[in-house]
Amino acid sequence: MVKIMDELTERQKIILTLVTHEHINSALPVGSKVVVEKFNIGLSSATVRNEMSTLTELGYLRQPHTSAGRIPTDKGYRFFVGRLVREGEIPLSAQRKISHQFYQMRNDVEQWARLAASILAQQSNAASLITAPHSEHTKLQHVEFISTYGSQILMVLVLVGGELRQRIQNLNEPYSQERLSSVGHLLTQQFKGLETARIIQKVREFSDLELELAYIVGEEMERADATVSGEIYLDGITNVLAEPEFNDAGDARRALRVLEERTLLYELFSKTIMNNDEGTVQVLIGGEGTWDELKQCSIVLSKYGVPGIAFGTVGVLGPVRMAYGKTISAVRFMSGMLSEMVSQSHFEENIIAPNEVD
Amino acid sequence: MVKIMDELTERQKIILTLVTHEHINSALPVGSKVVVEKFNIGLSSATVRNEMSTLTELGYLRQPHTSAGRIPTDKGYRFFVGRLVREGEIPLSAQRKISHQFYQMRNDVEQWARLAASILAQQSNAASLITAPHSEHTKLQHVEFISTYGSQILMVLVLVGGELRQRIQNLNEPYSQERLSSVGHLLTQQFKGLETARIIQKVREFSDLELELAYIVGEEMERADATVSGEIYLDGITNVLAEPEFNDAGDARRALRVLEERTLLYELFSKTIMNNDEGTVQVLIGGEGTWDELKQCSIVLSKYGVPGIAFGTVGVLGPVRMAYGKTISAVRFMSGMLSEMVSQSHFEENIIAPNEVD
DNA sequence: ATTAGCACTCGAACCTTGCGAGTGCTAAAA
DNA sequence: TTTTAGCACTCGCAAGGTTCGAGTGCTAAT
Repeated sequence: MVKIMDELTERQKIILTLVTHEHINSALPVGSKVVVEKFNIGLSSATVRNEMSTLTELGYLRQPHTSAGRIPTDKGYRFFVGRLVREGEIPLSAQRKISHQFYQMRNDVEQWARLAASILAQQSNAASLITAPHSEHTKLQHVEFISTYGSQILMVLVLVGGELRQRIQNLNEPYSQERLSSVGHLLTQQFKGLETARIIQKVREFSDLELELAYIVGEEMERADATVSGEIYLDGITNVLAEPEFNDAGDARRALRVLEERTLLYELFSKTIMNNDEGTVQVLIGGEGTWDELKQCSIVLSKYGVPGIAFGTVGVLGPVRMAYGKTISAVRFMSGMLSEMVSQSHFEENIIAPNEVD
Repeated sequence: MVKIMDELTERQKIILTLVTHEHINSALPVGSKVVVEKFNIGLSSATVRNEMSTLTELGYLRQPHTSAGRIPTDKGYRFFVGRLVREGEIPLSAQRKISHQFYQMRNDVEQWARLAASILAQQSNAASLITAPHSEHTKLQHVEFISTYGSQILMVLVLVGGELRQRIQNLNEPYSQERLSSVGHLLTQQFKGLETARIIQKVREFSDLELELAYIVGEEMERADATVSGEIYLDGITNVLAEPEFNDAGDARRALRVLEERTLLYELFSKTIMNNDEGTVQVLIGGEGTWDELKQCSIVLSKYGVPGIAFGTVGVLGPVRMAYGKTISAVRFMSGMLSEMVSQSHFEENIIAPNEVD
């Protein structure tokens, strides 16, 4: 158990870290010489060479070709990330500034998501992905029916957590807005705070228009439950194109396809994130064997939200050679920020700007 | 006036068209020889050569380098597009199929937009951009206030056209849901069908809670008016990367940045489209001198919607060397399809699948 | 155990060269 | 007058060759 840590000597760990660090900065293979020269380690290049050779045998480094330096393998990156403690935190002043921005748009979930995506893309210099908060077990908060034209109505469902779902429906005959409103009032009373299953049970208690509308409420609740997560907001897609590993158009395409293919993203979110606690930052390196499409990419992911209310995902996608320290910090910060926003928007009684409480 | 058409002889027009057509397919410079061989024109290569030389002088063609064939300039493309009548229409069977898909998700604007974007990206093999329908002069249809937690409320605005706007607001003290509902009912009665300006005028007629809520209704209406267009839906971004002209990562980046930069897109929409009638298809070649970021790109745009209800935009972005015929047809079709959906969703009394009426 | 020294490897960069597509010009043919 | 055949010329591109140097692995000395 403990011995696993000692597969590598302390010196090897240091060298591996240095090589990885240097490669992340330079995007080039790292030779023994640069390691010795850039970081004044008390060793000769020959010694470093031997150690690097060992690290290569152990699968932490590899050589793109014989006469080149070494670059980390996914395993090497994994080790590097594992040792990374805290690094590249966003300066406190910037944190405050960002926080302030969020509080200014506190009444619009969509805007949070956009802002978060934008800031994250900028901080990490990679592509960011944010999902809007979404409840797992949806409870109804309020339902409203609005007559639009003829026998057509608009149903608006407000879920606990503030999520909104709308739906246009055509009825068999037109009803007055008064009638629709009263049914809305009744169903809200009956269904308020209930989960989908309970609502569907209760649908049969009604008849006539009430039944018809109660039925589509249940139907829409089911859809809400089936929705894996909220809308996905992306930003900084062009950042990844700037990375040298995506100079080849084919590689770039493969990487960006991931961002367009929502099904893959949803799978990713549900498999890696949703079991974890909010606030934990996960790093997925090179697709981790499971996702072929992500061979050249790493993803830094975190879940945010408040238990019992709603959860969302915040993440960054970039090349495997990524500034993990900075990115992880940024994702962690953003996850916290968004959790705070979710919490605030549901529990706070008054608008208090953060600098007023501090 | 008429003479302008005769800047070119008929033969030159044909040759220009052939060269353009060939270049669009092959992505390579086109020489006099291929023109003669591929299309059995009754001329020798020397004659074609002379004509191509003239076309070059007139600015319709250009040579990437001395010993290469010719490629169309933006002016050449423009001529080509102008002469294009109807070409590459989507087969009727496919049209029906697509139409059917739309009618199946008739009750969700967001889904239309996604579907339209997806189909358009596939049809044009380029990037598609769709904005959800949005009214120009917003009228209020319904307003609802929902108590969420403590003194916090959720306001839901339904605009004529079905657009929904939500907003979380904290009041000075908590109110019962009954009280909120009755204010909602009152304000709906008072404001229904009115535009922003009239609503703001009437705000002062109220006092207490009614005043407070009426005020934020007005505020939110103003925001709705200020919103240039609905959400932008993108698809097929990776299609663009597959084009040889974007093999260079820098060029690709420049092109895709346009899609990320919403402000530019909005500008584009408002400047080129919003003055035009719905259904008209506009083609913007190589940024048309105005947009430097689009030097390598062409955009095919159309406005869709129903006067008095709502309008949106549908477009395709691809390389200047684009299959204009097919793309224009696809955009025209999609524009019509979406107009139909907007119309249907607001006027139709019953759900009728299109194949039932046909 | 570490290190200096050295031979070796191999990719990147640069040059040369030949090829061929495509042109423009001219003079002859229609 | 228009078209065309013929031909010299240009120039990008691909292929092959050479150099250069970074980086390695091994060995022998410390």
